[in-house]
Amino acid sequence: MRIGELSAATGVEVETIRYYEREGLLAPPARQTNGYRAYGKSQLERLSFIRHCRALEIPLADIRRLLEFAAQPTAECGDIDRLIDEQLLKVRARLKSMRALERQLAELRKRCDAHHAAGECGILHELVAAAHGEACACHGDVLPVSRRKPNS
Amino acid sequence: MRIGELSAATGVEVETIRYYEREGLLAPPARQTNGYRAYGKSQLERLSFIRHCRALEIPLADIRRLLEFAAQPTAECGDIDRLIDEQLLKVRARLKSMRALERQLAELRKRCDAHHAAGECGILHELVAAAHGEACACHGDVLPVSRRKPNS
DNA sequence: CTTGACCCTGAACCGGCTACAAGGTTTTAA
DNA sequence: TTAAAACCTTGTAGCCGGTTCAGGGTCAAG
Repeated sequence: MRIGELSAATGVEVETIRYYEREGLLAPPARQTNGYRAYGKSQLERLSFIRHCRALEIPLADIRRLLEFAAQPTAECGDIDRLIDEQLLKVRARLKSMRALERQLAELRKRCDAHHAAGECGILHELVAAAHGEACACHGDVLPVSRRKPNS
Repeated sequence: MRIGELSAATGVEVETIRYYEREGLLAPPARQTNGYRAYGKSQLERLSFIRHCRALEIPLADIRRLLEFAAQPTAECGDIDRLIDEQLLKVRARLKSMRALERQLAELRKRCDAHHAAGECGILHELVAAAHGEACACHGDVLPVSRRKPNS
């Protein structure tokens, strides 16, 4: 199996496969006499595993750890458990902020519908106004204390 | 106003402010005799505007366009409208895939709870199994046609 | 007079690829 | 038969939106 076929079989781009090899996620494969990379079934499975993890947005560093675990099945399960848990927490936090984001943008979009006839754009108006206010719904109040007086 | 004060007032890190200047989002400010950057109110507003847009995850390139629009209020509103629309679509698409992701991870997490007593980890089991199957729920069937036969 | 907070420039680094340059090999179509 | 197209190789640089680091200068307080 050449790299292009492996790519077609897994849905991972050729350049990405070579990148994974450079990063040590895939072992350097055997070579054909012409220098082409030659892959077997086990490499395909390993790459599918990686692809699957990436679809879950697990970082490469964590995938490396999962692969190490998979290699030695005697080890404990707790670490894997925790890794997935953390990933889930990360995704949930991100989901929450994305939902707030969507509300904000939808709100902004409405402004333009409402204001459309006017020469001034409602959206721009709103963004500038938000920049003026001390605090706003989308990023809270921002008033940290500077530890030193101005020297003007 | 020095850079640190501007940073405190806007919640944007000092390094990021300098980065925005390099990228041309902020004009090079006046300097004090000692070479320190000296900012005024208008720069603060501009930076607040940028910060607000970034909170909406609008890319810097688009913010640049918004700033150009804001500078000449005679221009048409349609482009801004479209820009925000596209941003909203992007966010909604991302939101959708994040929700699928969350389901996947939660499912995976359950496997470990169920399997915990066994020496083999349910999560790893599942990930490996998914790598074996032709298709899976999380990234669909991946069977593009290679345009060339294997030469093995 | 030294400590520590603040400021400066320029460059390298982060993740996770992606693209390009400049070549070699193999298949396919005219 | 030969030329184009598709595939492979290596190495390097670029993408985004910053962050960090090295190696200094400035300024006020204790």
